[in-house]
Amino acid sequence: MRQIKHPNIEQVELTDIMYALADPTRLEIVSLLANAGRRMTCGELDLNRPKSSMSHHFKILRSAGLVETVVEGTEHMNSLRYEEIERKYPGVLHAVLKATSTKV
Amino acid sequence: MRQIKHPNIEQVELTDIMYALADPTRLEIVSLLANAGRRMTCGELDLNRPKSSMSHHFKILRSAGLVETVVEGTEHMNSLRYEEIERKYPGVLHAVLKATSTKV
DNA sequence: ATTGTAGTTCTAATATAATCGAACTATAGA
DNA sequence: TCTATAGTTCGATTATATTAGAACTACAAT
Repeated sequence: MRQIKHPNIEQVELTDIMYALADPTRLEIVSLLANAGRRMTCGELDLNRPKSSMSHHFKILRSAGLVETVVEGTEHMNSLRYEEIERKYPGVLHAVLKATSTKV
Repeated sequence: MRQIKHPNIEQVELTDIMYALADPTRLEIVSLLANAGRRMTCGELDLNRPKSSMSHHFKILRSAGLVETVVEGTEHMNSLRYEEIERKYPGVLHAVLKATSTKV
């Protein structure tokens, strides 16, 4: 069962997080994961885009250290690395998520 | 005395802020402005880059709503729109600035 | 073995961004 | 009026991102 490599939290740069969150699609993925409060498959998070596009965005979210993906059978379970990010960059993700849910 | 147009705070999008802060040069400018706690000219903020490059980054910071520039004589005085941004997106800029000053 | 499913990787097209020299604009001062 | 200064805009180059179809991989179930 091949697992996907993720950066460890020490390697996560703030600019990478900013970059990952600068895209509306990715911000929505992060927001959905946070609101769900549970692991979700890529399929569940369908945003009406081709699989390859979604996969691209997940790759960036993973490499930014925001999302962790665990392979289980044919499914890829995704979760936010919220606690880790909050420990390293306190308040950043929290404030961004609050700002996205308070969408005008 | 021509002044530069800025977006008003209602028009400022979170993704624009994220995008502007995703570039290390721009993040440094924002951080320097915050730490200075006063208005600074582009020249003062010299980061060893050509004027045209700096101007480009300032343009993006302005259009993201992060920086306000007031023309005074030949100088352009820049300041962070910290309070406005904090009011619209509480904690975001605060947390990002804290994270940049706590650079490991 | 074959089929289905979930998601990735490959590939190529298109779009957007960064960089910076050179020319330009606006103001100040001699 | 001439010169200096501060910063912008233009234009071209190069780099990086987005998008999405098609082929592929890994696993599960029949």
